[in-house]
Amino acid sequence: MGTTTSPPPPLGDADLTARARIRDAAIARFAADGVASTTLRAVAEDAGVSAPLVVHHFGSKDGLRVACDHHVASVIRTSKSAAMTGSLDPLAGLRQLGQGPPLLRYLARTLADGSEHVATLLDELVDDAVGYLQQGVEHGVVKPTSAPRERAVVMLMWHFGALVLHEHVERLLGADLTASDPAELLPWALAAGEVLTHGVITEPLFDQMREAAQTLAAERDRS
Amino acid sequence: MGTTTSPPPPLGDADLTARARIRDAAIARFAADGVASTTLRAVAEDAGVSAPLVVHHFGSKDGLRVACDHHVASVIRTSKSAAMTGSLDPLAGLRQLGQGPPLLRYLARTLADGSEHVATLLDELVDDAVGYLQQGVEHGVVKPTSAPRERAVVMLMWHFGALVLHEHVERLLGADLTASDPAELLPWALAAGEVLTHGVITEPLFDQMREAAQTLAAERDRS
DNA sequence: CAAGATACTTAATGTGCGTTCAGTATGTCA
DNA sequence: TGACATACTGAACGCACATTAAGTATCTTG
Repeated sequence: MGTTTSPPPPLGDADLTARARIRDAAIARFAADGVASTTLRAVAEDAGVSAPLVVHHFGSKDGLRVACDHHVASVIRTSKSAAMTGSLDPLAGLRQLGQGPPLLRYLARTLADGSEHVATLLDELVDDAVGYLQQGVEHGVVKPTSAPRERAVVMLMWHFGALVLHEHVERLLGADLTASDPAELLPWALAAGEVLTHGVITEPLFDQMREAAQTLAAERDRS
Repeated sequence: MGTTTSPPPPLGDADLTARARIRDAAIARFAADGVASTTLRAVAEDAGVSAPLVVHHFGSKDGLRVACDHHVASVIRTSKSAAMTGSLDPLAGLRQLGQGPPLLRYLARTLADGSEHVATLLDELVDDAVGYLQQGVEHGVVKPTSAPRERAVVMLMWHFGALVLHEHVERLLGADLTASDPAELLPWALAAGEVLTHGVITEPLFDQMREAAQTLAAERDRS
């Protein structure tokens, strides 16, 4: 065999083909710099291919972006169903997939920039979170609530919102929310855990809030 | 008077000059589309001027961006000190400035994209939040904590993080976090308020978390 | 081995961008 | 009035970008 060029892996095979390398490189770049600031050339270079090959495989830059959305969503969908204990962290299962491209960072970035596919993925994650929290209630580790869905939304938004701002969390607290190593997010987990266990505000203030809300709603009905 | 062209406002005056119009238009565009996806031409058109005038006033696109950072930071710094009651919401005072350009949206977007000036502004806001929470503790509306700064960071990250994801909050909960009208964020405030009052997880789970943390720290020390 | 598809390259194309140029009106000040 | 600065414009420039064109290997299939 004239082995001047390295033989590519068997074609029908799962991954590591150039197409997959491009996709992974794009996910990393999109996650780090945002979609708009990422050039096709940079992605191509990271993947060790030429720029036109990217469009050959994905049609266009937007096609590449959609493919990334689909891939991230698919990986998360499959990995979340596995090994999901009754833990507090709805992302616990997702942190496992720290190897390879930074999926969580990509998800956070895309969530902030707005994407149809990732939005529906988020909707699914909300549904899942409702289920996990319900399980937690049954196991006695999560407190019951009168508005399970609203609570799930709030907690998921807090989680992902903090993930979007992970750079600031790292600067302010020295905890890396995107790390797969749980030790890296310890300072954050302890502080957040305390709030989520004991709360921050007292009953009277909350009552006051609800009263104000009712006044607001009453005013609204009169108009 | 030959009024073929509208007479410009007196020059030494405070605002509404073309420079200010450009700045406000840029803030709105940057907030909505992100900096990278915003063209100088679009900003100029919104402000009713030509594109070269933008660079005449601000030197470059990056200069414009820096000017926006400074302006937003300055407005927030001055408005936050006024009318800041012992309220729960550290952004309560900031919501007032809903008129004019969407400062909160800009802040959230820039926080996610990363900017030096806005990062230092955030650091200041953390310091402020520590103070406000301490005031709240003294007034009996906020529960005391052993780690005030960490708690303040967590709460501010949650707040701003959710603000970054306001689009999803609106879709999932029907509440607009960027609105100045408090009625618009009622569904969110009630759900978040309940969590912040009663917590979500039970003591045993939190104890379990802390134990795991200590184990982790012990392992770390041994290496 | 012919023949077609697939993976990939370099070179070229066209467009949209930030920015610069050259010029015009409208001050301001001696 | 003349001289100079400031605010502003339309036209043009140059560059970086996504995308296309054209061509070359390599694999697949009869």
